[in-house]
Amino acid sequence: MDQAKGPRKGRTIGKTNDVNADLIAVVVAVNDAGPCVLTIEQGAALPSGPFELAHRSLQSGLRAWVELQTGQPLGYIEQLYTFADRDRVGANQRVISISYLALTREEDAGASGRRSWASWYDYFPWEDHRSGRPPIVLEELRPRLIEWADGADDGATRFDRRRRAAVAFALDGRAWNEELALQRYELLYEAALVEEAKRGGVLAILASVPGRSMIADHRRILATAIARLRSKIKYRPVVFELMPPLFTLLQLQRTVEALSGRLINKPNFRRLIEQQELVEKTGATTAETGGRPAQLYRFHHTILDERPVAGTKLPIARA
Amino acid sequence: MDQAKGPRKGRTIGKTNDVNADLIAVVVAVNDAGPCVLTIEQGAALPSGPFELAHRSLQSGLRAWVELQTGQPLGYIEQLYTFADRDRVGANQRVISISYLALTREEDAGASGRRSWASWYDYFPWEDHRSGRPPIVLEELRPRLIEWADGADDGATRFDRRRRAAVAFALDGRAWNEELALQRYELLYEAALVEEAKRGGVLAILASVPGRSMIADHRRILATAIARLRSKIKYRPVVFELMPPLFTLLQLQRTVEALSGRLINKPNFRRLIEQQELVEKTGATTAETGGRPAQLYRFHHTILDERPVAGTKLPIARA
DNA sequence: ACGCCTTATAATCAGGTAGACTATAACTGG
DNA sequence: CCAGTTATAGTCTACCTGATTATAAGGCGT
Repeated sequence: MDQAKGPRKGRTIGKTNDVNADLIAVVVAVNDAGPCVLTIEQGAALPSGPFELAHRSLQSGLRAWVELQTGQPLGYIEQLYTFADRDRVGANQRVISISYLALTREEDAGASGRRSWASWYDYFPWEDHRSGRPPIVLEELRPRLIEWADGADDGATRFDRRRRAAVAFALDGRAWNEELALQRYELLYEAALVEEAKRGGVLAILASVPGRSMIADHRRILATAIARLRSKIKYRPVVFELMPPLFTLLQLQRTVEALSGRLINKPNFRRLIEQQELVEKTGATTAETGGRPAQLYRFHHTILDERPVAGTKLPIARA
Repeated sequence: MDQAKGPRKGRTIGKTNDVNADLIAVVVAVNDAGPCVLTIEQGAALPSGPFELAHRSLQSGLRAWVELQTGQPLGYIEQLYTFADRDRVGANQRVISISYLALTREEDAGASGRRSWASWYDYFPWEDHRSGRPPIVLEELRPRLIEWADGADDGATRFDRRRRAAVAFALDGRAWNEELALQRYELLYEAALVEEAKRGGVLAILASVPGRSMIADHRRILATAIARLRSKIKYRPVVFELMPPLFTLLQLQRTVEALSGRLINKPNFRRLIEQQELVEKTGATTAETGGRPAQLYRFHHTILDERPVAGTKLPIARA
């Protein structure tokens, strides 16, 4: 039966190398409360489901599962990563997970039962530096990471662990790098400081650190999505996928700040956005901002086609 | 049998959603002749094979297939893209392709029969702008792209096609963007100007354009790899994976130029490399360069760990 | 030996950009 | 009408980037 379809060059004669392919979605939106991810199971899982014969493509399969499980239609989609799950190997079958990042607006939502929006920072409380470095880093993470580093057998490993922890979490006077979200999660996993590490057979000697966990490796996938998005907003104008049709420059800035987890210098942000000609004034203003009424802008769509390189460089405050 | 393994949440009751997963490798090296890709079948295919139960991970499966088919051991690997092949759908089975980019040095090669190194630019002759814009762009591509654009039914589509062609191939005074390698191939495919388009059921009215083709969608995967690599060398120091242990700054520059397909200003390149502290002098020199003997450098490995952000920005000459 | 060619290496200069900061305008709410 | 809040414009400086020129050190042919 395996040999029935097309030129497989005979490489799999006599074997079945069937796998099951799972599609997993990280659906991101930003509201006043900050950056959110679409979840099911009361925030414990990302929308997902197997790739089926009925699906025209991977992306359409993903859209189908997300819409079925959450009622959320998806717009912008990009692939994140594909990995084979070592822990879910059957007798003659393995599972491959193909993860995607989707950007949407929360108001697109049609009401649906099982879904809920959860803040990124419920899962990664150490990632939000908008009000300066969160206390959890120095109070909780640093001592436990040092404990983990010093638990290594040889001096070289101890040194290396300390260095990696310092780079990832901006210790010892280093600068915070918001794009290292995935490295940070993986470091905490390696140090058995997140709940998921215990499930993986690691006997966690150290207690878990604050931050909500998810089933399987869903939190790891979310960390991948955050890192990718934080990197991408700097060279591609993807932020606008998260904005309503009309918005003020401060709303745009707040969205970028929510994603990157750090504050941006206001005049510089405005200058950059305006000189890049990514937006255009509509002439309308809104008085709902509290102070002087703000101009309402809209995304300049044509620019997307003309300058495929152009990005939205973010002037992020240094210290 | 499908239900036997672990919590599948009953989503696939009564169905088999098995797929076959293929691993495909774009193995890149650079020699004096330029950037090369490792091929089998006399340059008609990339190394590939199905993901099997015996493989510990996707990456190790890929390494196994490449080494078996070409004798080439792989060092640096990164995932490119995963896609479901619409054209290879069986009764109860589909094929998923997971493509990877690998960087290596050609001298790593152990001799092996079926393999051969082929220049990128045999497959994409329009991509090499090191000696200025290649004649093929204006002589072959432009007239056929215009013909294709004007063949559209409505004026809006005609305008859009012309704009896309101009952006991708730097027509009408636009600047060449080497990172658009994939868009260019896809545009030529859409215009039925590459041989592969005919196989896809498209009745090619227009004749094919110069440039060697490959089986299935292997040339498309190669284009993806080129675009990814051309983008990545600008923000991550991956070039060094392609360099011998000791090299001169000009050799490094020539390698970057080979990949990006365009020339770099020499003093600026040196300044950038040196101030980034990505390399260190060995003290040794080589006289094999023809003129004054050049310093031999080596890659400064420790920098990789310390500055995960740092890249190798390329000062690429504008006009 | 000499000059010429080739490449290596250092130094300089101008324009642009990014970051930080200051100043002024326009509205709301007490 | 004043205080608070936000919007918007402008400035100043350090650094980066692209471009160019100058000098050094080898090989090679005559």
